[in-house]
Amino acid sequence: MFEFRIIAECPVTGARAGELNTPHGIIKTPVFMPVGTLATVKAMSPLELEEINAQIILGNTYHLFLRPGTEILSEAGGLHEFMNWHRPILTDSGGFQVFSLARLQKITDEHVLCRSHIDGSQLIMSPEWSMNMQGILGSDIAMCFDQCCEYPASHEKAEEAVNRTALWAKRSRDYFMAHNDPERQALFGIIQGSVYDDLRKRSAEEIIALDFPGYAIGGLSVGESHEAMYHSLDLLNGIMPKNKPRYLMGVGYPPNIVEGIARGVDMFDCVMPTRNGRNATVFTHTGRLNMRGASHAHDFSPLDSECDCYTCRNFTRAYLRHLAMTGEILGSRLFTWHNLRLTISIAEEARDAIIAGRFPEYMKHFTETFHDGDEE
RNA sequence: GGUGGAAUGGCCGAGUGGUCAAUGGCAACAGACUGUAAAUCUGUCGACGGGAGUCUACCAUGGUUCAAAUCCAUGUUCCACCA
Repeated sequence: MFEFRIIAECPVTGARAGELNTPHGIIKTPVFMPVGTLATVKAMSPLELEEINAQIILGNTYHLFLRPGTEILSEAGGLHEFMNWHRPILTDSGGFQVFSLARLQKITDEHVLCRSHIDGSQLIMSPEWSMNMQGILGSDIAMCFDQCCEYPASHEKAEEAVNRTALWAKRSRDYFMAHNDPERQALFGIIQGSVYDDLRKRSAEEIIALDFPGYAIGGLSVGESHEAMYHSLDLLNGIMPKNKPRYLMGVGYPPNIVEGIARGVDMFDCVMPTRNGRNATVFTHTGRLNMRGASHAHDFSPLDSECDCYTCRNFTRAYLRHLAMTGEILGSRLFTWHNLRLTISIAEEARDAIIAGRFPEYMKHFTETFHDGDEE
């Protein structure tokens, strides 16, 4: 279980196409993974997710711990059964909430003392807590409990996060090996280090030394420039083991995905397609569009003529803008549907190009046609 | 026909002598969103000007006052109740 096979590699960039085995099926990489924090990819049913070829989705340990909680999830027989999604699931450890809910907590090496963002009640997050919860969730891929550091952060702060992440990675692994089932669940390590080369390198070495079946790059896409992100990816591309899957956490802006793939990344996840979709911003092959814009009022063309999604096959921009302006639920659904399909299809296109030996051409074409900022 | 009440910026609606180009909300326009405290948040929103500022504005006309969206008179329209 969990063997990762590289099928093709781009000789120019180092981009890879692979297959990752999991108990719920094979994942073809590069892959984009929709985020389903609370046991639902917001606005999408499992049927629809299958329709857009979502191979694997995310769930979140912290949020699911609060609601519905361990009791109901274990009664349900795990997250797959609970939400009726039978393809692979990756669960985030709650480490990101150490970053995003930082105001509500006190962090020590021992644990994170946290106040629930829902009712203010106290809870303790730790590597052991996270592994236990992820065991109950029964995800195919579990993540180490890490500390994601804010940006910008001083070298000192970033180093603290690197040290703690290494300490917690070891504790995550030890607890996981003793209590979880490595045949049914893989535990991935997470590399931190902010934008500091020495810290990235050290973090990578420390995490890789613990020998995980896959490695994630955390602490990026938190506000740093694209150049800084790409620089860190270049550095890590030379350090991370080639025979293990690599997961760039939190990245979903289309150009970032393509650039990430070119730097040897296999897996991506991001709330951007779903959140921006609900907020009426869509991505196309040529850029980004705010669908509330008056310029679409009389436009009876599809969102993206190259897209094969349900939204693009059936609805005009004029109608979609109308849904956005009236705040109709269908608008949120159709925009999410499109954004997810588009993001997933970019990973698919890149994979096809790698296998066909024309990834550099694909990337060149993508970069030339996708305009940063708004479309055209 | 009588009595009482009301008329404010695209809409709703505060304001009842100067600090009012006028609170709020909606609509509109624009922007943000990267391991989800987000179907959320931010900005603009009378005209002209880069700005200081100038002009036109709170139903209409006239008046009181240094000063009126605010007070008075008349008119117009609308609402409620009574006949």
